[in-house]
Amino acid sequence: MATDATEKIAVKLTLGQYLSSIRRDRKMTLRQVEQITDKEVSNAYLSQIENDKIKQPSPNVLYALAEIYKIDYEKLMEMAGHIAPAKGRAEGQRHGRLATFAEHSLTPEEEAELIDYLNWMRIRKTQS
Amino acid sequence: MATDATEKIAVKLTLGQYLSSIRRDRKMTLRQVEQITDKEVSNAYLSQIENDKIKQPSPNVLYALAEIYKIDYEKLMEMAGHIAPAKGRAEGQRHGRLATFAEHSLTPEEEAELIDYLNWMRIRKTQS
DNA sequence: CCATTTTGCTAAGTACATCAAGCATGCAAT
DNA sequence: ATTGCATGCTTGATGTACTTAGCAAAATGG
Repeated sequence: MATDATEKIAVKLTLGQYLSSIRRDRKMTLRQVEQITDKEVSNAYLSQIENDKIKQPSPNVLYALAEIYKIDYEKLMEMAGHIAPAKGRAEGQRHGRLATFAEHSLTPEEEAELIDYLNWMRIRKTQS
Repeated sequence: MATDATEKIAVKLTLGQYLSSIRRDRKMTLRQVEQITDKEVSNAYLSQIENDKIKQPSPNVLYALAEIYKIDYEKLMEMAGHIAPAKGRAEGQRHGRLATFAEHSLTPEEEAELIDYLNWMRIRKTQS
């Protein structure tokens, strides 16, 4: 088990709840955060975020918060709904054949033609 | 040397210029992108992005574009000013366009179909 | 040549993140 | 009590991401 870092709470918190609990844990005030981030996150704004009045705080803001709280930026991005799958793509691994193909034995013309064909394939799909 | 993928152009492009050049390189139209992304990026909006009318497209949009163009999401995030420091990136290797294509997101069906097409292309050639 | 479609683009509107200012409560110290 | 300040919060204004509808020029084709 153990979903992720900072678990212990099983039910999923909203971004605001999470940020709020963390700030209290760090024993900081809204205005302290404002100061430390050099106004990048105003106290008023942070309040709204913590009360879930804001749905998607910008990456910049999230980054600032992640830095001063020392928590994972990517996780915040995910919680905020900014997908940001980051590099996690390393797992799937499914395709190899064409990749190695393309890497080694394709003439430029062949590559161009294949790319065109790929585009056409995808358009065709969304049109049916 | 060689700053990154798709180099050859040394002067730094704006996000819009970069996205525009890449789209033309992939030989897609604004509306094709709109279709492929299933309206997640409308043609009108993409036009504004490419002409730098929009300063900071959202991560979601950037992600969608990175996926269909097969370019680095983190790089777009950086260009858009969404810091996204991406820290210890163990990345590096760069090869042909199709290779990066294939590496990233091809469904198994797409891959199979592409390989078929490749074979057909080559057969056709040796028969002329 | 004219008609249709395609392409890139723009104009106007909506939604929402963000800021500046201020309000209300609590808590100290005088 | 009352002054002072720190805290969390709300409100009103503003900028800007994003949408929908549409246009003019180019391409396509009959």
